[in-house]
Amino acid sequence: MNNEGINLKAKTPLKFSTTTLVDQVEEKLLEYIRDNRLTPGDTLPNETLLSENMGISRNVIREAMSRLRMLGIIQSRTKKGITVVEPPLLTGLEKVTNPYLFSIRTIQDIMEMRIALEIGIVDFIFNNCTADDIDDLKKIVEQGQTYEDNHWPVELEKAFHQRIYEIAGNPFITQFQNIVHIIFEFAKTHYDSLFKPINETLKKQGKLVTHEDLYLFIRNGDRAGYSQAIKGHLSLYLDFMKKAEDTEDRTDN
Amino acid sequence: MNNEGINLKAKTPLKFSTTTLVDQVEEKLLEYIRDNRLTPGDTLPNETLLSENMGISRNVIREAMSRLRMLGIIQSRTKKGITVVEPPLLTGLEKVTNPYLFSIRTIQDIMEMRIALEIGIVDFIFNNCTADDIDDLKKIVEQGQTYEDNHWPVELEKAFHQRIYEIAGNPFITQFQNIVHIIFEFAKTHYDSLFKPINETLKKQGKLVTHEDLYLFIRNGDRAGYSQAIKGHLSLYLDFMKKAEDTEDRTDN
DNA sequence: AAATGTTATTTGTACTACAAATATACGGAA
DNA sequence: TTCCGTATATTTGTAGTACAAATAACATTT
Repeated sequence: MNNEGINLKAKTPLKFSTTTLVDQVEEKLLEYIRDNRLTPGDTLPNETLLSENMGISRNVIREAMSRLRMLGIIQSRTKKGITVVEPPLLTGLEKVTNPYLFSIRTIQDIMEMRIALEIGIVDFIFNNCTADDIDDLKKIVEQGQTYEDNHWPVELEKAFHQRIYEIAGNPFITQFQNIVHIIFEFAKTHYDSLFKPINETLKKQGKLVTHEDLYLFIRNGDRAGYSQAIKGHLSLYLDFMKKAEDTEDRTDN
Repeated sequence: MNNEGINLKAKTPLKFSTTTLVDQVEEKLLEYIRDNRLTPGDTLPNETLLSENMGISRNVIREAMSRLRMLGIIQSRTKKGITVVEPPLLTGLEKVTNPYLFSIRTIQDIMEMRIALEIGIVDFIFNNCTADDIDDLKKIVEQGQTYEDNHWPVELEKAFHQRIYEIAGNPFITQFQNIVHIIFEFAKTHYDSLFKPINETLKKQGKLVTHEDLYLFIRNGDRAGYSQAIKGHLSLYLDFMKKAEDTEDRTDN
């Protein structure tokens, strides 16, 4: 794989440019990797060479490299140089996921996406589910029987759903849900006053779907029943999202 | 918001550390933002101050900052310093999404996740769908009628599904699907020999679900029908994924 | 008071220097 | 010869200095 073709900063003084030199180098590097169809194991020119070729300070090259390194696209090793590797998909998502940085609208959209995934994996769950899976779910449900209705401690609730993602068997979905889980915790603790009445209403209407209900549907192989139930189980959040739109307070301290 | 509390590199010489100093500073900064519950608009200490406080070269601080800047967590402005902003969710995903970097297994998992989302938004679609949406879909389907069966040009196929995501109304799902679309294109062009026979088989069995079929289910408000159909429509990919497991050639050049 | 000019601060880029790691080459011993 | 240890050279990681450009805050003038 040749190391030429990266040529930036010819004569243009790029003042008043909205993007910095680092941004441009980063883009060039990504472009280089894509256009040359580099695959894991291939190497990039070393920093000093790039610096000379592009006529750009090594500092700037390093900043751009540092970004790709953070995303897991490249790895650097002394004397060996820089090699391309297979990056994890969701590193960036993990780093930016911080409820305090998000608007309520964003939080709603994230919750909605999680719900879509939870509904979308129903078939995977029933196709892959084993007796061991059911056993594990049963144990979790039994642990939760001391708590009434939907008021499980967050850790137990997380364990239950996480176990279900495992059954579905898609690592990215599992990881995604784990990452955004903190958003749900945040919403519940910060908008408790909105959740409580919704929960009460659902309970009165007999629409409250407990984790045990979900478990039973899985155990009984009732795909349609589970599908309906999971929607009901998560409708709590859907209702919350509608209500949250009215109360746009950010609960700063 | 106070600017203290970031204290790194006390006396520990951190040699033989697997993580670099930049990694640690990045982590410290994210930690600082989280722990102090900074919200968009809040400011971070400027680079020189951080450099002095932490006893770390400004270069290193800048590299870490550069990473957060890339993710959209912070913005820097001359003289004003560094301010926290609401980051986009999927910047990282977008940057790492490059089919040539992914193993077949990863590609499979991504495709599966896309399919899960496509199935999971069925309810959203039917809840939100308007007459205009149906009109637009109709136009796309009409454009596609010159092509037989599933052999739409990628752009048209993309437009159709993208329009459906728009109906569902979740910006992150739309964005996610757009980002990973390139993976599907890649799979189709690189594993055409696998797709063709699957398509033929489906056609013979009369199980081939065309985009027009999908459109009609939406137009007729047939939620269950659409749900079934979209699964059939995407089963092409599910079958592909099973087959791809056997042929682990990476088609390098 | 408004407009204009000045100053000081902060980021962006460039450059140098050196420590640490390590792949490679080299050399000696079995 | 082959194997093992050592030396060398290369490359990344970190530190530090310098300066240009932008701009917020302040000062001055009209």
